[in-house]
Parts: sequence; structure tokens; C-alpha cells
Amino acid sequence: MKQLSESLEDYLEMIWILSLRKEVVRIKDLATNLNVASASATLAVKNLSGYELVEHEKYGHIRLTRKGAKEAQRIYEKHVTLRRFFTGILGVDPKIADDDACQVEHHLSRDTFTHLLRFIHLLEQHRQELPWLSDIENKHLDTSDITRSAHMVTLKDYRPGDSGIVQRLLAEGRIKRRLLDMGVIPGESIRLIKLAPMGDPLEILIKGYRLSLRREEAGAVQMQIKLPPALAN
Amino acid sequence: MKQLSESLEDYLEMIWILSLRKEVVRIKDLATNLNVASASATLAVKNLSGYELVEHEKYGHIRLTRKGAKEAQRIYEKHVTLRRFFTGILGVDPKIADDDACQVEHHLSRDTFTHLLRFIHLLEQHRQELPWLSDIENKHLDTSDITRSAHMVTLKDYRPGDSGIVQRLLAEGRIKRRLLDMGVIPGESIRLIKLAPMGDPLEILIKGYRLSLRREEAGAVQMQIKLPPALAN
DNA sequence: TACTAATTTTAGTTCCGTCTAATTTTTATA
DNA sequence: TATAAAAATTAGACGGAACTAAAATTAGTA
Repeated sequence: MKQLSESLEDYLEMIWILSLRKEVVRIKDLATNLNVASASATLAVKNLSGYELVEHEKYGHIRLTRKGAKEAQRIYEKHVTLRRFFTGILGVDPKIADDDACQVEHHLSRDTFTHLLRFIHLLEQHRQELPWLSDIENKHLDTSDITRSAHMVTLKDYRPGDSGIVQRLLAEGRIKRRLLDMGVIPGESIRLIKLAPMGDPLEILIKGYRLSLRREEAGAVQMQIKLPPALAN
Repeated sequence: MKQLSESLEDYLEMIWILSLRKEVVRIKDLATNLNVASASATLAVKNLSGYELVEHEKYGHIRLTRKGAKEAQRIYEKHVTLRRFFTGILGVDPKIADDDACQVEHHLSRDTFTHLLRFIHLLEQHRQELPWLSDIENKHLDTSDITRSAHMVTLKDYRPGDSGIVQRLLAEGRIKRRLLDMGVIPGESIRLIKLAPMGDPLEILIKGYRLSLRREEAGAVQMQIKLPPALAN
């Protein structure tokens, strides 16, 4: 099955949603709900017919084929799950959440989506242990703190080829000692050579030597944030 | 500031990333790293110049303006944060996470992103209380369970105009009693009339009456999943 | 039944982002 | 310094997805 374009996915999903609400779906419904001209909807439906995802007789109704229904449901599930994550867990306003879900659903891989599902599942199982989760609505959280942590880059965030200078070690005890033993010391310059498939271990270049670091260790190495060297004005 | 197209955001972000790694950035670098023809990169850079986000002298180097650097950093932050969320919390393979982040970054609203930041922040503060989070890597989680919960739709997941039949009440005690009092009983048909701005309360139509429900209550009303009435084959 | 309004389709245009091919400029080297 | 290789630009074309305007079809109603 060839990957549908983002826009065709939107049409297909909307046909599914409208099928849940109404007896029959027509071009007009699609056009209204997606805010496009009906000419555009006609074209899109013609395309979907080409993939045998819907059937559409001229001037008539639009019906999903079995294949189309399956595909549409797959897309819609992502949408619902994302919306629920945004509203239920992140505490986002439902309207914004819906818009975002609508955009993001097309771009999240099957794999990441599955992980998200698991995460939501785990979170819901342990909901009662997380009273602080409702703090998320607290607009007075120290956002500078959050922003700083967002800016804080560790070796774990590097991609192959990136290089920079060690700023600080965020660990204590065993891990800190091991890092120091390997020469990972504030002020030292490091380049990330490559990542193993699961991101563990990482291979780095330091003082001309190649070393292998565990992800856990890499996460403890805070790197200086470099600014682009040359700004135009 | 006019909203940049997805593709221009990609170019701008890549200029930022390359500025971090290299002394100078040129068309070739952009083209290689984004897998496009250099003609395309030239065009894109010309566009970005038009918005005064970069400066580019013919056949020369590309440099971010102050404005461009700010914008690029904004985009890149989203990218890094998403990647970190995917790998560090959801446990996704770094390569997949990076690809997904690259796609999703363009589509997440400022608002949802802020909520995500807060969430990550909270989660990191309470990490030690969440040993079960590492279960996320456990591929043997009962996925049918997860899928079922993904399919499970409550009134909270409805959008204005949606209607369906109550399947089950997921609450006990006070909430359940209140729902039953209002006539929200398995088998009953409900239509969601509208949502208040924050999604609370919801206004529903049941047995011809309009009722107002709290989000909390709506979340306890499990609805039957409707299948589209007419499939083509 | 005939006419009008609503809906759908067709035809033609535009915008965006990509491409290839040909040309121009810069850089490296013999 | 002349010339070849690399890099960048221009020109021209294409495909996707939207639009408008006009023609065709269907449905509702006097």
C-alpha cells in the first residue's frame, strides 16, 4: 500500500468520521468540514477511488471500502489517542489539542505511536500515584527553569558528527568516577562518532582516543551550548 | 512574522544545526544534509533571505541573522525536546525518534509544546517514584489490552455533533449515582451538543433534554464504538 | 411538469517545492 | 597562469493540492 499524502489522509479520515455521524457522506460534507472548495473534495475523492479506498458514483454518495475503512480507522485512532494524550495528560485545551492531533497524526511513525500507547497505558494504570500530575495546569511553574532544562544538552542529545565542550558532570559516585577516569572532564572537547542501533553504547572521540559510553553515562555529561559562530548582524 | 512553510523551517533549522558544527555553512552542506538538489537549496535560501532570516552573498556563505537565529533555535528546541521525549520517556529507538521529531516539530503548537515541556519537567522531578516507567521497554505488555483501551471511547472523546449509545459507566459511587440520576444509563442514546472553551462542562442531549456534564463525569461514560453504517463491499 | 436552487463536475489557473540541465563562478592544481 | 573540478545559479518543467468560474446534474417545489 503506497503511502497516502497527508491531504488524502485527511479526506479519508473525515469520510470515516462523517460516516460515524451521518447516514450518507457527500462531497459537500467533506468540503464543509475540511474547509475546502467542493472542487477540491471531488478531486480528492477521485484519487481515493483510484486507490480503492472509497467508492463514489458520480453525483452520488461516498462509501468506504473495507480497505478504506481499515486505513481510515488506523488514522483516526492516532488522532483520538493524540488528542487524549494532549488533553488528558498534558492538560491542553481541547480545541488546540484537536488541531494539533490533526496535524501530528500524519507524522508519527507506527513505532513511536505504539510506544506512546504503552506509555499512556502505564500512566493510566498508575494514575493514583501521580497526584502531582495535576500541577501541570499550574501556570506559575517556574518556566525559566523549564526552559533552561530544555536548553540543557547532554551527550545523549548529540547526533553523530556533533562536537562540543564538556561543561559539567551531572552524576555522582560510580558514574562520575568512571567518566573522570576516561578523561571526560569539564573543559574537554568531545566529538560523537556514532550511535549503536538502540543508541547504546555511543562512541566518542576525546583527546584523540575513541571511547565507548553507555547511554546512562552520556546522559550525565552536560555539554556547553554552542552558539553559531557567525551571525550576520 | 508570517508563518514559515514546513520546508523553509527545515532549511532554517538545518542552517542552525550546521552552524553549530562547522565554521561556515554553504549551499552544498544544506543540500547534502537535507537530501535535496542544490538548486532547491539555493531557492530556499533566497526565500529565507527575503524574510531577513539569513544573509547570503552569491557564491558565498550563509549566515543567520539575529532574527533567523532566534527562529531557528525555537524550531530546534522543539526538535530536541521531542526527540528527548521519544527516546528518554517513551523509549523509542533514537533514529526513529529523530525522524519523527523532525516531522512533528512543524506541527505542534506553541501551547501544546509548552504543556509538553511542563510535563517532561514534572516527570523528571519525580522520576525516582516511577520505577514502572522502565516497563515501557517490555515488549510483552498485553498489547490487546492497550489497543482495546485505545479503542475505548468515552464521552470526553466526543466532538460536538457526535452521537452514540452508552455502553457502560466506568465510575463508582458519587459520580456513577449522579450519572444514573441524570438518565445516563447503558443503552441510552446521547448527542454531544457543545463544549465549553476548556472542554468543561460539556452540554449533551439525552432523551430530548439538554444536560451539562463535568469533564470528570463525561470521562466515566464509555460509549459504544460505532462502525460506519455502509461499507462499499 | 417545468423551473429554480443546490450540488457536483470539469476546465483552467496558481502556488509551492522539487527536479534536471545548462551556465556561471570559484577553487584547486598542474 | 591556465585549466580542470567543484560549487552555485539560472532556466525550464513537473506534480500535488488548492482555487475560481462555468457547465452539468439532481432535487425540491410551485
